[in-house]
Amino acid sequence: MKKVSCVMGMVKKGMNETCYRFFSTLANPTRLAALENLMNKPMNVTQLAETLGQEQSMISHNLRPLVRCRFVHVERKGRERLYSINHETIDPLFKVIENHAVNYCPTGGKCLERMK
Amino acid sequence: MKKVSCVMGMVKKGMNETCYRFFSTLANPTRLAALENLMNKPMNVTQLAETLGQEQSMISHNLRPLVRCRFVHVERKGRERLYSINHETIDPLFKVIENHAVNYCPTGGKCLERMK
DNA sequence: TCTTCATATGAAGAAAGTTTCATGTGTGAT
DNA sequence: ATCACACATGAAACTTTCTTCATATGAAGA
Repeated sequence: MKKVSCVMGMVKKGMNETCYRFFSTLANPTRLAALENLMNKPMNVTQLAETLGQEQSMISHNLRPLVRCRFVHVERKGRERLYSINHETIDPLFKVIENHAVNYCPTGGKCLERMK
Repeated sequence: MKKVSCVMGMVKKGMNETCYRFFSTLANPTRLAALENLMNKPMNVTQLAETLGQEQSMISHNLRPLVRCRFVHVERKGRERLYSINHETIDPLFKVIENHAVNYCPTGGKCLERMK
């Protein structure tokens, strides 16, 4: 992440780097789909890969940043690993996003295509 | 955005594309710094460029997705444009993120570097 | 109209992130 | 100890996104 100088506002120092990591972790269709599926129930890598129709190694690679940011928890069960959503963060997060979409993007994420 | 198949969970249909656009708009240090500075007060492009120590055209380019997603509002004032934060969304959004950081990333965004 | 100021835009090169493929690691079962 | 299963990891190829530079647009003033 390239540093950009700034006057500190309400956000604590160091917060921008954290935000950058968080948002870039979420800015990926595979990881969003994984999160969405984990909402239903905890799953292991193989199950997720099957559900999403993706290679196991791809799922593994993509789960890593989600775990690193603690958006999902992981628990070992014998030789598999059970991944589950961190509802404490993810639920309110998606609530904010959904609320924003309802208020500002009535056409479904299309928003303003051009500035006038 | 490449589509990834998924079983629909709590998130409405079409929500993943919206989320992807939102999060990728936020996943950029320049745009995060711009948001942070706009928290203090509305600014025009030139002021933002000066504050952030970046080229005008870069700021312009980066403001565009923020406006498109409606994270910032823009208002014409003669020949300049005044950009301001959409506090209704941004405030609760950063509150969620900050709360998560406090609970799960005590060392300041470092989180888990490796899985064990 | 001509000039200047403020900002937007297009395109090309640079950088960052993603996917794939091959392989490594660890656990449980025989 | 050996095998198979579940998963992680590394590196290269590929794709997407960013930044820069040059230029265009549009409003205000002389």
